[in-house]
Amino acid sequence: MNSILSKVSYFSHLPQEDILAIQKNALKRNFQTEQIVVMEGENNGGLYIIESGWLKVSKMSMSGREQVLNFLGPGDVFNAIAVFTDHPNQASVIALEDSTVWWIDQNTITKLIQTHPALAKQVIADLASRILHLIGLVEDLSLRTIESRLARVLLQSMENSQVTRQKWATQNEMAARLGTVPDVLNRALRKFVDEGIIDLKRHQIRILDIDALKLKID
Amino acid sequence: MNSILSKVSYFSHLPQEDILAIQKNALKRNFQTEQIVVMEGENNGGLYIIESGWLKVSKMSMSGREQVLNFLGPGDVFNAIAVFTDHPNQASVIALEDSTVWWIDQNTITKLIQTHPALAKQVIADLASRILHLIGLVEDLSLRTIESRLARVLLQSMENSQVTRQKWATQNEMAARLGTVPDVLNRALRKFVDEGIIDLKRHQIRILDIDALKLKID
DNA sequence: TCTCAAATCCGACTTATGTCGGGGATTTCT
DNA sequence: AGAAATCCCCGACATAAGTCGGATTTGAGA
Repeated sequence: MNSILSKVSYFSHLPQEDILAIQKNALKRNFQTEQIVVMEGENNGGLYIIESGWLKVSKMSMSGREQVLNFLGPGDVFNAIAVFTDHPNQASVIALEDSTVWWIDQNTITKLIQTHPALAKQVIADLASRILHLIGLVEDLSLRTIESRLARVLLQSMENSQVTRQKWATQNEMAARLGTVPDVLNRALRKFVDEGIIDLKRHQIRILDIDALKLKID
Repeated sequence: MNSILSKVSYFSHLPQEDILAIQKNALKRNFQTEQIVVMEGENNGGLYIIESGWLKVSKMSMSGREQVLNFLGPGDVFNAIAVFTDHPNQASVIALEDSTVWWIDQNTITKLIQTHPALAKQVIADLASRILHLIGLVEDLSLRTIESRLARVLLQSMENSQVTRQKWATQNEMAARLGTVPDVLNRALRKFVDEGIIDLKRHQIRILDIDALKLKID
């Protein structure tokens, strides 16, 4: 069997024998929609690799507000922080739809890194890009209005003037990603519609006026 | 000369000969207060190590608002993102006081990492802890009130009920760190004073009621 | 020691964002 | 097909945070 493991960028540079070795220690698990894969505050070492499905990384406030740090899809790797530091998980990972995930023992990973510089390089690149993403999030939350954040997300996820939404990408989830509440996001979407910037359908958003949208970013 | 390089955690596990090799390629530079060391959007590869002084990593909005991502002191390393990704700098680094900084060529660094697993491990740990910090920042900005953020910072930077402020740690800088404006921070500080939680002096804050402060976190 | 610029403080006001109650529309499940 | 659960929409209101003008204090430099 030619595993998913050989396809994800994390392991793409490893020799075949190592991949097979990993595979022995790897565990395959299935998660249903809404199921919690990793719980904030707990300390489950080991690295997770997504074979199929979508998950979210998020934090909850005492008052029940949610902030999504990241959406994860096939090929993505998570729980790296717990593996490479002593700290417990700083966020929860929750399945947005039925997903299958591989789990690799912490020891296996750390040993491999010691002996395979290419893998180490890969890990470093992955962490760096995660930092990039988080800095963008901080910038959004601190320095931009909701409208501006929304405009950014729309422009980023657009493919020739269309933003097709995944089944799970409800306004609830989108709001949590932008750092606000559903009502406010809805208001912003509606405003864009009124201004003739977008056309809003249930599972699709068409961008009618890209330039106007770009201006919203500031 | 026994360089600063051998003392910073980044290089502490390298053999003496490598450290000497680095040192040959390293450049020492001085920066004055307010001087820009790294400019957001530019692309200057290479790793910086602080020998003395304090710097801030921050982003500016179009409207002139500032968000500090991090304060850096002696022994700290920065510009790692520019080194390990193709992206230009995502934030500026500015000297808060006269500082001296070492600069190491990008090639030198990347080669060393390939050949020294211990260094790679160090880099990974450093990036991971940076992620930890950024997640905390996101949590603050998205899910906490200003009072709550202030309480957190006070409790963190406290040493037996005293928070001694660096010369550069004005309310302006603190506000930029908390993701707000000076006026609002001042209001929050004043409120804590009125409530008898802290005692506010020019260069020192004494915490009078730790428990009350902890309650402010939520 | 005196002066000046920076830092802090303060009250009044504005605004973005959050909250709430509830009504309709769409999807999912039976 | 019908019922139930989401999801979406909307206006009225509440509030945290930001803005502004300006007074006061402090520390650094002449």
